[in-house]
Amino acid sequence: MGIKERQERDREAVRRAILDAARELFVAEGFQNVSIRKIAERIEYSPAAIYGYFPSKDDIFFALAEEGFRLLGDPSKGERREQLAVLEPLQRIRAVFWRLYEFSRQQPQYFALMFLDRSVPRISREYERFAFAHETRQHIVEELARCVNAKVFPSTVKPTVALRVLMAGMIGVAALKLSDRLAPEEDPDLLASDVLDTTIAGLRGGVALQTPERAVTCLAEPIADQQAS
Amino acid sequence: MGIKERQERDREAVRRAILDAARELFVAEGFQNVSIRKIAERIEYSPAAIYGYFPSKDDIFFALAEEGFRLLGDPSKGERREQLAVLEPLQRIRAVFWRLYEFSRQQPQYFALMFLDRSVPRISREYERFAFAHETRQHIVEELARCVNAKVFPSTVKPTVALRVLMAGMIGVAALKLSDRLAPEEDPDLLASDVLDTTIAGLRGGVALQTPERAVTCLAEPIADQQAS
DNA sequence: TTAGAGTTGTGAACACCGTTCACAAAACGA
DNA sequence: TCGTTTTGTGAACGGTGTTCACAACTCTAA
Repeated sequence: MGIKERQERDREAVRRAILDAARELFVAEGFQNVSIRKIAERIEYSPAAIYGYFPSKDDIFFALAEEGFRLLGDPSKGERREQLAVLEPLQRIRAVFWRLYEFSRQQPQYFALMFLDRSVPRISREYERFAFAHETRQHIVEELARCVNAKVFPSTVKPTVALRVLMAGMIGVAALKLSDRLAPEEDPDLLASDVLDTTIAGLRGGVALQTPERAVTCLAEPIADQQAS
Repeated sequence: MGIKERQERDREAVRRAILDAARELFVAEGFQNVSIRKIAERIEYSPAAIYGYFPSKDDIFFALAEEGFRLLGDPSKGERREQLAVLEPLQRIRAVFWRLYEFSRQQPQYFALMFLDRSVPRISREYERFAFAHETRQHIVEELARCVNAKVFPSTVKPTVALRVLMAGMIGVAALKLSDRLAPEEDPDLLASDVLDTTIAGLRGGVALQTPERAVTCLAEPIADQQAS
């Protein structure tokens, strides 16, 4: 009896239609400007019908965020892996984070949903549920560990912290660009490139990351003594 | 005839009452959750009355953003200037940007409104109108130029670009924190401190910033050769 | 003092929004 | 064919930003 199966297939099809419609509106207009009613109109259902498939609007965008992490994580996986494989460890790091920035330009709505937006509480509340993101994250951490092993980064650099430091830079540039806080003459690509190179150079320079006794106050003790020549 | 004056004073008083009510609700609940009707209720006016003082809700928050820049720019100006004056140039830079991060913790709603939020279009559209921000910005750029002159930063570091690079880092950390994208065990203070130190070390290391022929592609040429030892 | 002009506040409405719920209709199992 | 289950709907609820005709009050000038 394939009836149950067909029913389930139908259900899944409608679910996907909702997500497709949501995504199209979403990449074109952004989360804020997508309403349940617009999605419903696009798929020719009543607004109430959508609540038979998703418990709330947030959950639709939670699903889209998951899609976003997948999009960011495996862009034609195979060939990219090959491209990366031929590079030096340091250049691989650069390529990985440069891609993060490129993603913010090519898929700004996805990027904002995944890393910036605060209006979809479910995404922050259940952030650890993005299995795919964790996988990608782990992969990058290993890449960074490889840099430490190859003595490209000093041993004081903790891979997990380096990940965050690099992410902060790229997310910062993306935030400046996406919220239109850059002047017309400021090129976000150049800025991203500078942030990336500066941060990588800083990591190589051997700042000790998150040693417990670090002071973080405004008037902290002198820094970067290791570079004082 | 003080009548016109008194009228204008009255008008200004109502205007300020609106802003005060808006600010209180805003710092407590965030921009998204403040409605014209709530503001109106708080000042015991009808919702429509507010439109006699502000052309739209956006404009109210535009005014609050201006307030935010003032808040960030002159926090008990005098004593702070003195505190700063006794520090080395480099530590002054650190203090300035550390304060930017501290501001994001103490006034998260203001910070988001000023640097992250994309739902108040007027703020991005007329960003250059924030005279106060420009002033502060100019002040920091000069501070950075002083670092270059004192040879704390190499001469390849353009102050205006260094400003953006440092800002990107701090805004990135703030974005990660404010949008709850950090795991519970990740300390945002430590991260901010690391980003700051790493970026400063990177700047000192002498990455050339925005030389026109810089390649910014994913598979760019080797970087940081100047540090290869 | 009184008539007109100008300013200021209001109530009701418009067109949206996310969400809920009683109900109808269709599809299924017996 | 009858009862059950699934699926979709229309209408409504309480909310949003915003507009507008109208009332009420204040000031100016005769």
